[in-house]
Amino acid sequence: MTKLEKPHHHGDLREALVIAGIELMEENGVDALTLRKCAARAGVSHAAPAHHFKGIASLKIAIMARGHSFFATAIAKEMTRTPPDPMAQLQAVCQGYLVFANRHNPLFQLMFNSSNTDLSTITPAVAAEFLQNAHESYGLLKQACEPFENAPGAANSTEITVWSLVHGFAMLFNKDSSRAAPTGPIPEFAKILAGLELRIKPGL
Amino acid sequence: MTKLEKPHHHGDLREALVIAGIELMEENGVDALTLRKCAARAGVSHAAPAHHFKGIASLKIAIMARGHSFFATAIAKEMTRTPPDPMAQLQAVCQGYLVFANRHNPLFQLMFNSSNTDLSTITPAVAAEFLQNAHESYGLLKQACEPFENAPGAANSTEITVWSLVHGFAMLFNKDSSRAAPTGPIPEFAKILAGLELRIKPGL
DNA sequence: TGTACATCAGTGAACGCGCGTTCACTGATGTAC
DNA sequence: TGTACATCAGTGAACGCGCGTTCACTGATGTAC
Repeated sequence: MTKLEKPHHHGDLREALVIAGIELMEENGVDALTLRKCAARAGVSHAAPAHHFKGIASLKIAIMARGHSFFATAIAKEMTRTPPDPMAQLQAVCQGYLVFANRHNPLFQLMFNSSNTDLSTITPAVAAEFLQNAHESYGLLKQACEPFENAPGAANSTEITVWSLVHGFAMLFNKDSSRAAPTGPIPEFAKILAGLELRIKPGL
Repeated sequence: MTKLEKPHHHGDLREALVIAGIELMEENGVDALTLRKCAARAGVSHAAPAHHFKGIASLKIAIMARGHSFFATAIAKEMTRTPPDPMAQLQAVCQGYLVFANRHNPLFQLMFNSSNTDLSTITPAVAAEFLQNAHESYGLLKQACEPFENAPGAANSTEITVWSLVHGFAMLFNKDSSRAAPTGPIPEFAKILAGLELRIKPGL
């Protein structure tokens, strides 16, 4: 059988559907993600996905899981090419965060749109994969916040602050977004983060 | 004509459609917003809206404009019942921001979903109303940031920082959201904001 | 004050579209013997 | 090694659904005279 002949079995349709869904979104926005389009892009009839996903919601969660995997990779990549200084590492995490949100904006929107996170109708394995991958990307941010002091009387506050700050910045000032600041130029995120004047924990 | 008889003319269908759309979303999520459902809720045939809106996109923008009006009101309300101390005022703005995002979550999501902000197919008057109202709510936040110093070499940084912070916090930790922090308790936003240690501009 | 008429703002039927899902089917694969 | 058979993973047709939009229409309103 040559490559030109189309086999009855796809090989790894599940994987192909996830990738197709991501590509579809990146080309035409979040709303372009439908079962039928994913199937078409994977070169398969639109009834085929039913053998791999319980329904469109299930495919969405699988895509979100994959997204978080990419997300963690993007963040880790910035960290590894940055010296192990705490502030530099934290800047690197945020840089990875913003680069991902910018390059994969529709996927990013999907991942953080809570209305998609309806675990009830999902295969437990798919739900577990999603939660694990989301935990992985968050873990990198948490780890980078570890060396810094929290605000008085506020456990976790550095994580919460940095996550909120970088997430809000990504949502509001993403280059691709049509929502620009209604005022003046937007300072680079590095200056914004430096403005927090985070302090290293004593003894580190 | 008694109130029980249905008049041929609605009275103010445009207004009724905007309100119907907001109510629909608040009850059933952003995806529940359709022309046909809005018309039905306003007690009118589904062809009637065409006399008031160019299309569904136009209605969406009108709803977003109305949302920003409510948003500004919610923020202003918190400000007026708070003493004129700069930090207290800034906390009040954020309080209003978070209360609105929590109480009107689907509307809030719609308002800040940039993929809806496609001004090209919209009646100029509707687009202008949206921009003006969005500017109004942003103006309150900007005003409350005015007394504080910016980070060195970063004009606007206080606005950008506070807006990103409160917006990200609203997106990530909104009570109604199923996206809870994957770690520990979430400190109150007031503590997070206080942790920024913003400084009043000298001479104020 | 009354009448003719233009305009406005509804109705209801119909259109085509893309969607998710179901179903009987069939070709390909893998396994037992 | 060969054969029978169960299981897997596709196909293609069909289903009903809700959607936005269009259209001829009609009742209500407002205005000119």
